Amino acid sequence: MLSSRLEDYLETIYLLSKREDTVGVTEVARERGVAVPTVRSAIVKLQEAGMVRQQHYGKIILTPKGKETGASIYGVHKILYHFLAEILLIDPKRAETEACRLEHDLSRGTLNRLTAFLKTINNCVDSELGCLSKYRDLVLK
Amino acid sequence: MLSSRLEDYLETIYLLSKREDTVGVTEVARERGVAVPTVRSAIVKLQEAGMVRQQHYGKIILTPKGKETGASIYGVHKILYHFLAEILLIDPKRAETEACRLEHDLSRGTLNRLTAFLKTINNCVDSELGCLSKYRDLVLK
DNA sequence: CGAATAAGTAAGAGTGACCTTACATTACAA
DNA sequence: TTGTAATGTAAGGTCACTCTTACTTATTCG
Repeated sequence: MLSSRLEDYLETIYLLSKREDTVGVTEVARERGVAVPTVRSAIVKLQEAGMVRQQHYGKIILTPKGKETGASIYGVHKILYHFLAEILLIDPKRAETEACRLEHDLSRGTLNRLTAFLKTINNCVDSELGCLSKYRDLVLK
Repeated sequence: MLSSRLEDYLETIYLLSKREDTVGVTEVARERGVAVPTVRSAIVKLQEAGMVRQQHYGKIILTPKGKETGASIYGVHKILYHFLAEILLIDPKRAETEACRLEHDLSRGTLNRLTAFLKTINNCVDSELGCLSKYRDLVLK
C-alpha cells in the first residue's frame, strides 16, 4: 500500500509522462515544490513497489502497474476537482490544491457514491428549474 | 497552527469533556486507539499551543481557546458527516471515519460553500419532486 | 573534443507521530 | 494506613518525509 506522499509522486509522474516522453527527478521535484533528494527516495520506494523503473542516472519510466495506479489516482482527483470547481464553484486554483489533499482520504465506496451523486446533480444544473439554481445565485452573487 | 493529529486529539478531548467532567490521558488514548505516551506528547504540544492545561499527574482541562478551537473542528466534522451519511447515504460508521480524515483537508472557504450547498440540497431532498430522488433510488436499490 | 552546466545520487541530520519498557504518583479499599 | 491497581511520565527506539551539503555522471556547446 502506497502512502499519500507516494501516491502524490506517482500521480505527478503519471501526468508528466503524459505530456513529455521522459521524466526526470528534477522535473518531479519542481512540480511538487520539493528538494530533489526527497523525490529521489520516493522513487526508490516506488521502484520497490513495482510502480516505476529507473536506471542509474536515467529517466523515470512507469511500469504498467504504475501507469494503471497513477491513472486511478488521477481519476479520483478529477472527480473531486469537478465537485469542488463545478458544483461548489470554488476558485479553480484552490479547487486544484484541495482536490490534491482530499484525494487520499476518500474510500473507493465513497468515491462511487460521489460519482453517482454528481451525475444526478449535473442534470439538476442543466435544467433551469433545477434545485441548484438557488445555490448558484447565492454563490455567484 | 495545529497539525492534523493535534486537531484530532483536541477534538477528542473536546468531545470527552462534554460528556464527562474530567478527562485523562488514558481515556483519550483509548478513544483514539493509541498508546498512552503518544497522547502524552500530544498534550505537551497542545499545552504549548495554549489549548489545554494540565498539572503534573493531573487531569486535562481545555482553555477557552482550546474549547473554541475544538468546537470549530467538531463543527467541520459534523458538516462532513452530514454530507457523507445523509446526502451520499454512506454507512454511518464509514461516514464517521471518513469525516475524521477529510476534516483536516478542507479550507474554511470550501466548508462555507459546502454548507450553503447542503442547505440547498436539503430542500431538494424534502420535496418529493427533487432532483435527488433519482440518486436515492439508485443507491437504495 | 573537453570544459562548463545540468541532472542525479549519497550521506547525514531534523521533525512528527508512533511504539515499548520501565518508573513515579495517585486513589482506593482491605 | 498502607499496599495494590490504575493512571501518568520518562527514556529511548522506529519509520516516513523532509532538508542541506557534497559528490558523481550526463549533456551540451565553443
